[in-house]
Order: sequence, then structure tokens, then C-alpha cells
Amino acid sequence: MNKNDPGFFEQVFEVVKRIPNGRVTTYGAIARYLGSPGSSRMVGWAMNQSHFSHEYIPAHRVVNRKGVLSGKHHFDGPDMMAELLANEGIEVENDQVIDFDRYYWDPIKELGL
DNA sequence: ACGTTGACCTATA
DNA sequence: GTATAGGCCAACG
Repeated sequence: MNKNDPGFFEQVFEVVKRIPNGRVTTYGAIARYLGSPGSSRMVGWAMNQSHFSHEYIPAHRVVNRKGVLSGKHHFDGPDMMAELLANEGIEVENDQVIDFDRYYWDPIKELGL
């Protein structure tokens, strides 16, 4: 219960910060990596707090299972998320990642358990 | 301590 | 294939 107490948020931040450039992952994948496959929604909440975090959290690299930029509206601008992804070479159209399967980065598969 | 919320996911119709 | 409903768990007010 010290100040280093790693809550769900901290764990999510650690994983999100580990996402390579030009790659994207899903909330469920992160939740599953943390051992809570049903806490996919909590990951989204953690992203919400990411704006308050002093660390850089590439939340734009986190999308839903369909590859849709579900949280684009939470960014500074309406299309800020798409711009950031496009800046990393990820093709985004109609608020959806093209070839999402190609850019998909699974923490469990990459980082392992 | 309780009720609501939330950037989701899966299942069923 | 699209639409709707339910579940899920942790943080917030």
C-alpha cells in the first residue's frame, strides 16, 4: 500500500508505453495481458487518466477490437487521433484503421506472459 | 458504502 | 451482416 502501489491504471500505462511506434493494440488485449479479460473497459478509463499522467501515453495507438478510433473524441481535436496514427504511417480512414490486423500488436504475443 | 459510469467485448436475434 | 442486450470490473461522486 505504498505510493508505488501499482493499480490497474499504472499497469495499463506500462503496457501502452511499451507499444512500438507504428503499431496498435486493443483494450481487450491489454486487459487480458493484465489478467483481467473482462476489464477491457477499465483500460479505456485508464486512458482517460492518461491525459493527467505526466508520462507520455500513446493512447492513440490503442483502439477497439474493430480497429475503430473509439476514443478519438477524447483527444485534443476530433481527428487528432487519426492524425497521430497517420503520422506513424498507419493508414486511417473513416475513423477506422486500415489493415488493422497488420498493425495489430499483442502484448501477450510480443511481450509474452 | 452505494450507485453510476465508462475510449469494451461477446453473444443472441 | 446489422441491431440489440447483457456482462464485466474498477474508479468516481
